[in-house]
Amino acid sequence: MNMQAQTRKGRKFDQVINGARNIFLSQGFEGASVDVIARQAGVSKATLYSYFPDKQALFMAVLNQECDLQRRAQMDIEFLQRDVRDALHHLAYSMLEFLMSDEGVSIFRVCVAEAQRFPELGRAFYETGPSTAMSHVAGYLSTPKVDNMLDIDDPMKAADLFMKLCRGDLMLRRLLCVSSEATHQEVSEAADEVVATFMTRYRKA
Amino acid sequence: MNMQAQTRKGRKFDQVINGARNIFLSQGFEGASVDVIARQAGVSKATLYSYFPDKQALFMAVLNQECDLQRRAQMDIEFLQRDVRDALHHLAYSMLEFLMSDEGVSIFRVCVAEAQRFPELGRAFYETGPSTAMSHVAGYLSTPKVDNMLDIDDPMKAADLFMKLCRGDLMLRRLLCVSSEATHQEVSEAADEVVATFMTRYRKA
DNA sequence: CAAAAACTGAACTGATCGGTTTACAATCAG
DNA sequence: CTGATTGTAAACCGATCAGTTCAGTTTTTG
Repeated sequence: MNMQAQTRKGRKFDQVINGARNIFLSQGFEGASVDVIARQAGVSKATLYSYFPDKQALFMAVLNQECDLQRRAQMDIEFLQRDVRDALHHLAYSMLEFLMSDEGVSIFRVCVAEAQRFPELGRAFYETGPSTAMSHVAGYLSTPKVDNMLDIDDPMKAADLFMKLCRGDLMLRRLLCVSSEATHQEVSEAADEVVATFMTRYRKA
Repeated sequence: MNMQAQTRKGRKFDQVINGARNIFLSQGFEGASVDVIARQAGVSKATLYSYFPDKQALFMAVLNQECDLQRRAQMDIEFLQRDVRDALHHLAYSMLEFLMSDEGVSIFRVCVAEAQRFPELGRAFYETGPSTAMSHVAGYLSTPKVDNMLDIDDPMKAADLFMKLCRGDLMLRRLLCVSSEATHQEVSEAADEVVATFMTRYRKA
């Protein structure tokens, strides 16, 4: 019957979502006005309201999409065939790169800020983001290849440690706007530190 | 000349600050209306505006006070005379207790949310909170008593690790409203984990 | 007690908010 | 071409916003 599945209703749908994304992620929910969103989207307010019943629905749509996007941005398995140290470094690096990016910081900021007002949002973000990432890491840490190299009794706990090591002072300063985007070198050095600490903790006795 | 130093200008000053604190910390800046703040403070709007020129000034006053309060809530030195393991546990426990408390979570949430709109705020929070805490920890880690027990080359880096270990999955879930306040036992167990991991990482060779 | 200072409640301003309506133009499908 | 769909711009709605004003009450002060 319907072969499209692309254009939900009209041609301007993506414009609306993208405009809303820009404004919501930089201004938060209360700080973003629908008029500004419509202008940013290059769309009339009436069109916007033909897609979404109200501001809340638009907000949730934007952030659901963003959460899904985050889920898709998980690690590529190919890299995990490498040497364990290399694989862990790659893992830490890509994780740090996302956490420190403008987009990563913005999503996190908004989700934390609005978690009280939108309880489903906090949960959705946690599950599509940190939680699944942790599961993936735990999965890798259960691999025989890793088991030959390290002495990991509880993979989930180990994965939690790995994630903790990634969320350091660097990220805190970024969240609080104390420093701006980090250089490749800083990120790489931070990833080095993560791997060093992690492998020291779980080295074979 | 003036012997009070208590009443800055009028008797209702503290009421205003406390009311504003409640509303701002739970609703954020944009989400809080001045009328609601005045009602919560049990004060007329005119009185409120006799203390502060505008909403922004009130917001900054509240959060500056909160940052100072945070600074004062640092560790008591007495405990650090104990056994190293005990001292570290106490450190981790009190840090976790604050990070996981309703107040700690609220302050952090608001500061992260509004760091873009109020750049000074993010910096002030970072410096009175995480930064000074990290310095204190680093100071303790430079102690001869610790040096006898552990092999710490870079105290700041070690302190950063210690803090990272405290900000784990538990805190993330709290920030995102995935779980509510943690029990004493959970916090204590988390502190155990922090100390174990830290001491493993920096044990004498 | 009396004058000054602090506070109140409520009305008010002008702007902006989220959301709707209307009258009309562009686009698209058959 | 035709008629339906999709979009537009702007006016409009009632509510709420931050902030002011004012006439009158309470509290402090001396």
